[in-house]
Amino acid sequence: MGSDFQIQMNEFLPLRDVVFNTLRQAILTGELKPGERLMEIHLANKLGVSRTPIREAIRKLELEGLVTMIPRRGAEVAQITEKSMSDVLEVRRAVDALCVELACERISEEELEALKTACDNFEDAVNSGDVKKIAQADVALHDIIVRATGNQRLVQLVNTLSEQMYRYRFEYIKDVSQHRSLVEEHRVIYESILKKDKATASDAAKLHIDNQEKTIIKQIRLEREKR
Amino acid sequence: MGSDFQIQMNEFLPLRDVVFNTLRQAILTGELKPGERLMEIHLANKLGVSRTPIREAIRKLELEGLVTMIPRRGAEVAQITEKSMSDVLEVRRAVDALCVELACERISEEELEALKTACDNFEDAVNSGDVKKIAQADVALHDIIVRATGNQRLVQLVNTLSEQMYRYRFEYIKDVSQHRSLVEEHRVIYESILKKDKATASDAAKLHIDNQEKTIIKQIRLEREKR
DNA sequence: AGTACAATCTTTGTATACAAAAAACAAAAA
DNA sequence: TTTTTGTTTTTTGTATACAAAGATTGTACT
Repeated sequence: MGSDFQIQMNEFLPLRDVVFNTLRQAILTGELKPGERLMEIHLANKLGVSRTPIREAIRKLELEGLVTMIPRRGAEVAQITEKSMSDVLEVRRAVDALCVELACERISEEELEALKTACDNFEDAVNSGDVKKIAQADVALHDIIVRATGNQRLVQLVNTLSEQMYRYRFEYIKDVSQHRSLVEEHRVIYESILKKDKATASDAAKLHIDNQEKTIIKQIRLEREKR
Repeated sequence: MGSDFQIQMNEFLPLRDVVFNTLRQAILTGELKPGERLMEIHLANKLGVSRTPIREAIRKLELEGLVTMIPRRGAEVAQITEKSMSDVLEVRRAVDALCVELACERISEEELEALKTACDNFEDAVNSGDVKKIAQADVALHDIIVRATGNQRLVQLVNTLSEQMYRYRFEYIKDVSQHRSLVEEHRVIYESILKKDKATASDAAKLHIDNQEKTIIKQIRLEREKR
């Protein structure tokens, strides 16, 4: 056993991008833990490539905030603190509100249809109780909204911010007591986008983030206690 | 003559970071023009380093959206289109609104004092008519607000977004007819932060961006006509 | 036993080497 | 003249080499 993230060679990408994706995935899933050092030769051997693509991947992870550089010491996986997470969530609250507002203006008929389906799928997933399935349905739903804004920069920004929360995505889903309100919140968002009611949509989106924040911060405090 | 961005060796940073800063500056000031190819050996010779730090710098510029990678062809300076710019401005409108709202909640007495001074300085700069001085005073003022949010992630985001607008920062200042309203807008923002009046502050910030947007989009259309 | 110091081993930062893909160019055929 | 094809050149993608900074370990000395 032991942590065994492997490179998937099926891609036809430069190695640096393959490495970048592999390392990012490993960090997001927690396979590489915060504070863990990213040693180039070690990673190069593990992934069967030279140091060059490893380094270039690390440069990108650095800019993305997923790793921290320590001068003359190299890279390590960035620490997640309560402060850094609430900073992220604070930004996301505003950005998600913007997303639904723009969606009100610009969503197409097809996208509205897809959003309705995504809402139903989410409800089904919740009823099934399968955490993984719920998380997936949740992502799909939000993805439709973000893309409906037609703003590429916004799509990218939401992705980057989501990334930081990725490790905690199951926590707020595991809490079964919240399930009904999650379904309800999604419903409200869908309905208000349908009615082009920006104010309600925006409030619902913010509430949605607030609820996630509570769970995530609780989780971080729990993790800290353990140490 | 010819474009001569030189590396500044005074720094005590890894070469990749020096190169990164140098290239970014060159792109932002327009010394490297959109569409221009970034050839590694060429840049390496010009800056007197090897290809390695150049490549690592390019990886970061790539993630920042300042350069575009073309497979097996290398990097080129990202094109600025009307769409990409209005995408940026759309996000900035929301983000700047968030900044002033958070500033209302969290600004310290010292920062409020500094903000007042920055407002006065801006007015002085406008009266002097010196475009460079005005731009500087403008940046200083907004910097105080953003930092007053105490949100590191937000500071970084605003910087990245500002970067995209950097090339046009003079345009909306050159338009003398707007000067009085710029001073007035800053005044309103200051007053409303002082009174913790989020709604007014937020509206003023949005208006501020709207005005910039008009000028910038006009400028982009002008540039396109020329071609 | 504990501390200081030297030798060694790691690991990064930077440069260079080499192969393969793409572009540019030239020559030959239609 | 135009098109096609083969060759050369350029440029990227990846690997490796080497030096310098840091960490570690072991040993001598107090």
